[in-house]
Amino acid sequence: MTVRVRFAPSPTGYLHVGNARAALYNFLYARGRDGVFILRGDDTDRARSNDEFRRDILDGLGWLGLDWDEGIEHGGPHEPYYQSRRFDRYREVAAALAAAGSAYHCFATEEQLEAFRAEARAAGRTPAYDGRFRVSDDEARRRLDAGEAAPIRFAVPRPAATTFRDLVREEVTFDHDQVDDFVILRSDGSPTYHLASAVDDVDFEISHVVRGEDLLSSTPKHILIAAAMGAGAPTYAHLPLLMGPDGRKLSKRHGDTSLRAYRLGGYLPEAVVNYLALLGWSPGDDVTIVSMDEMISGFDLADVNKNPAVFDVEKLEWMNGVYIRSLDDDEFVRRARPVVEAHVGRPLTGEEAARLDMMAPHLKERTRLLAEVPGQVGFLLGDVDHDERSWNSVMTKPEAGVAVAAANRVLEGLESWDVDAIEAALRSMLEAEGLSARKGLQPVRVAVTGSSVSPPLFESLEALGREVSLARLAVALDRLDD
RNA sequence: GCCCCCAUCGUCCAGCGGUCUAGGACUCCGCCCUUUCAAGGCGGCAACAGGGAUUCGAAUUCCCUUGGGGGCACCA
Repeated sequence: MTVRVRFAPSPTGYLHVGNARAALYNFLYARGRDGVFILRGDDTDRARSNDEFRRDILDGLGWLGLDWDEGIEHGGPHEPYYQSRRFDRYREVAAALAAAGSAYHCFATEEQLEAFRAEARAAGRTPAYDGRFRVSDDEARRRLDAGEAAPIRFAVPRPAATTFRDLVREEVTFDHDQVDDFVILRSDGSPTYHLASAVDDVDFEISHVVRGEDLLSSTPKHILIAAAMGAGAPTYAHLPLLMGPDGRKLSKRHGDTSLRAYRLGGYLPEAVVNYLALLGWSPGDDVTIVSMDEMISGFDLADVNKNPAVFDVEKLEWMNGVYIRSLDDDEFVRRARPVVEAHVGRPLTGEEAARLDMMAPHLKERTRLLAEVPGQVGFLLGDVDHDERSWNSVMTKPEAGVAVAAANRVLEGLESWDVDAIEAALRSMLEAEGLSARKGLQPVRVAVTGSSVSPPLFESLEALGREVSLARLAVALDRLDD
């Protein structure tokens, strides 16, 4: 049997990192087994779904590199892949189930249902509606013909139970007195999630349903529907949920939960994929950095952890730094330059771009997020602003003036402006003035970069060029005189 | 309240009856390197939730307790 998995997000919000991980696991499972990865739009909730969210999901998956074989925007044998366009099919199934006796029109009032649930709860039972207010088929027919609107509920067999084998949770059983006669078609003729999802899984020939644990207790409903349709249910795998640092379900109050926040925040998709993959799964050894290919060949749903994982941004950031450092210089620039340009609000000049190129190896070494780059390269663009804290802590020292003046003198006389020459000149300056590297070079750093914290000084001077460098030393000297 | 699931360092994982005085990674703390900041190297702090049972032997199996998570809609 060929593996056919689906990622079926509801476009009722930005793509959540937890859903992104579910998408990744689906993808890995399919790719490692010669399977088909399908993207479906579970947008039965038309009021809350919108195109901005649909776009965000597509953008997010594309960014992560999780390309799908079939579904939204790619087409396939089961088009359309948006549930909002398959309502007729769901109505057809609902009608067929009703005709076959697997479902029925429900005329219970809201009050009756509420009273029943309150009573059940008070009696220590799960408040699952058991169909006790179901009317005879004749009466139902009559009331329907009279124009009364009624939802269709699934007639859950009872007493009975549903047992299924979950790839990550092993065998799970739900007694049917925990499962209510759930609505499959609302009185307005729209399908509920359970109906649409189960029908699509059958129609699209889904072999494995890989989704969040929040759907675990709804699984009997889906299995029941599939069976009533005369089909076999897919194999299920319920993934543990993602938690915030406080152990509560990951939500906005923990910071960014949308993938887009990371996409826009200077993270590399490779790092995010790697990090997400390891939240609930590991290749087995003590490895942390894993390539997509390694994940694909090593991933198995049976190896997924059962317990919820805390999303730790600190580790993601560290990992992002690892991936940034592993980029080659050109690639680093290719990704960082747009971030810098967006920050300054204009394209870089040729000269500035050249400086960025030259500094790339030193920049990527100290970058965890691309968003940090603009701050690191500010001194390479336009004029320097002296950071006041840096100035006060470094330039007020007695040796500062001496060092800057001496550096200015020695650099002025340099024949060729390259790192080696610059370093040699400054080192001899230090010796001549009897200054330690720390004491003698920090003032120069502040003068040239505006800050006591910057990329390596010699390289920075080289990238900046002779004229700009000397001009900055002169400016600092002036300010020192005041 | 009822049902389901889960339980190893603060966090993410390894461990799947003996090789565990429990390993790796993040974080944190030292030291080294060093022109700042990083990166890197070395070292350190830190866990099998508790109690029974099975077994010659349990982090690994079973039961109970406790704790955490999820679900219980004409939401998805």
